[in-house]
Amino acid sequence: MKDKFYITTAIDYLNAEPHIGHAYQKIVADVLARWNKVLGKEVFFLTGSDEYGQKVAKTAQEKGVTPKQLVDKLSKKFKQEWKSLDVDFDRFIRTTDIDHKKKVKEFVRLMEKKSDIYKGEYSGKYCLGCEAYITEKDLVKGRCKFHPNKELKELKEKGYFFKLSKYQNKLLELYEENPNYILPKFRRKEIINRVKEGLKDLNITRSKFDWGIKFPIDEKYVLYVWYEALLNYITGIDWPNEKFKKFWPANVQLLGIDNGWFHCVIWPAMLMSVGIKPANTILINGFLTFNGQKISKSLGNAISPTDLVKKYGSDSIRYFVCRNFVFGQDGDFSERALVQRHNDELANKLGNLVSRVSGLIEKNSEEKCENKLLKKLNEKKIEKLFENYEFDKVLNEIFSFIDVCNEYVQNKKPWETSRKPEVSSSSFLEKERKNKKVLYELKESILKIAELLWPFIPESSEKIKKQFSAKKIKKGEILFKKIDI
RNA sequence: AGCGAGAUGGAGCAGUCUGGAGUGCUCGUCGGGCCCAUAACCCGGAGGUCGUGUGGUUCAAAUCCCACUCUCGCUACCA
Repeated sequence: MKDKFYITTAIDYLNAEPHIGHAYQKIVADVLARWNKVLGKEVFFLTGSDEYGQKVAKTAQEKGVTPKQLVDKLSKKFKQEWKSLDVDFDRFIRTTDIDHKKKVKEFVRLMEKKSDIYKGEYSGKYCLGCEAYITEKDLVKGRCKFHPNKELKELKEKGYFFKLSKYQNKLLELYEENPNYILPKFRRKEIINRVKEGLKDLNITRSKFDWGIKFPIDEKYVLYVWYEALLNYITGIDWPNEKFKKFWPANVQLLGIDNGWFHCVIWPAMLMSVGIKPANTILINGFLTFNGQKISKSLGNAISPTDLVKKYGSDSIRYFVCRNFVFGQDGDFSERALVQRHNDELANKLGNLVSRVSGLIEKNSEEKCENKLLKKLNEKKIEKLFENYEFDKVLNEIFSFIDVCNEYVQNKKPWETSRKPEVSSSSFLEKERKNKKVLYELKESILKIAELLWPFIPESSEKIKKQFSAKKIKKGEILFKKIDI
């Protein structure tokens, strides 16, 4: 039986337009999904949108539409964005999907049976401006930082709680026994330290608005969005049925650090409560700035990924975000840097290699032989780097080999026998044969490069594969046109 | 305030876990080669006391320990 690989991304909250930060994560997930396909695994890739909650309701109200109208429009948009970047997911789950809602309710009942839900009271500082409870970090001089003119009210509210505190030690054991449960390592440390500071029970119901999934035990309430949204990772593969049994636990759950607490603490605790194993790895990506600025609605610099695709092409964007950033750390999506990498690496190195070799083969043809050139490629190293999510180094390794190939052309000078003399001497024939062998080595190497690059730049890789596996190899169109700065 | 990350030639980064000549990559810059190719490709050079301490450990520190400075991230019931 084939090995399976199940990968999920954070599902995006639909109160704003998609931007490159969202896209980065989806691209990385797609790269991992494709790489595992290359390895021969059966892959399931889940992404989607998080659609309930107060903020969506509020945004909809401001825009004069119903929450449903808002999320229908936005979820469609997010989905299209990912398609334009060749993100090839298997399901796009929406938390308003009927099967999700149904299964969430089943999950709540199961948790209740395990006696992990109780009725209690939540108290906190409520800001009338935000229409929400305010946390410590948003307090400035005892006032809400967004609404410093409004009073904060100490409010108490009845609700249903999940016994999160009960799982503190079990969670710490989980982290301890599985050093790769949270990656990168510095994020793991962060979470462990915070869990050690102590866990409070979690209020999983809301009563001040109704845009949510009804709490099945007491329908006066709707479920807290996070509680319900996290469950998408199992409802999306038809928990508790066949597909779930096949794909769970997820191999990789990818998310941004803003969601880290929920995914690394609350989510595994929820699963422990009902007796489901947590995922193998929670993988946390860094945040991107755009041309040196924070991406935010108020700055108005949230350029849509599709617009970037129109400007630079999907492959170049995918290549850039994987090559330019150390995975896990924050990075700057600088258009200047993107253009530079596109021109220097994709066009001048890869594109030019493909161009010169295909042209040479068209003129000189090739002859099969032992491939000494390809032996210089360290595939084991690449696999290892992939396992560690070091995408920048994977690409570095592949491009070093591209350099080796360009150097090989340079040193072997296979163009020297392109023009035949009137009378072919035996030394010429011998040389010609040597050159044909050189070209064969190069052809095979380029095919290998295309295979390795496919997870990153699927469109161009497929073009290269097609071009170089044809019976008569011809010099094709330019693969990456240079972009003027 | 707590926890965490970072400071490396002109720019941007690896390298630090596991100490071994400042090693490497991309860009820029200077010089040479090649003419198959997208004015692309290849080779060589210049340029850094690795944030500060004239701190500690060591035969040896960018790397380990200590102190300090600056920058950034996270700190759950809006998401």
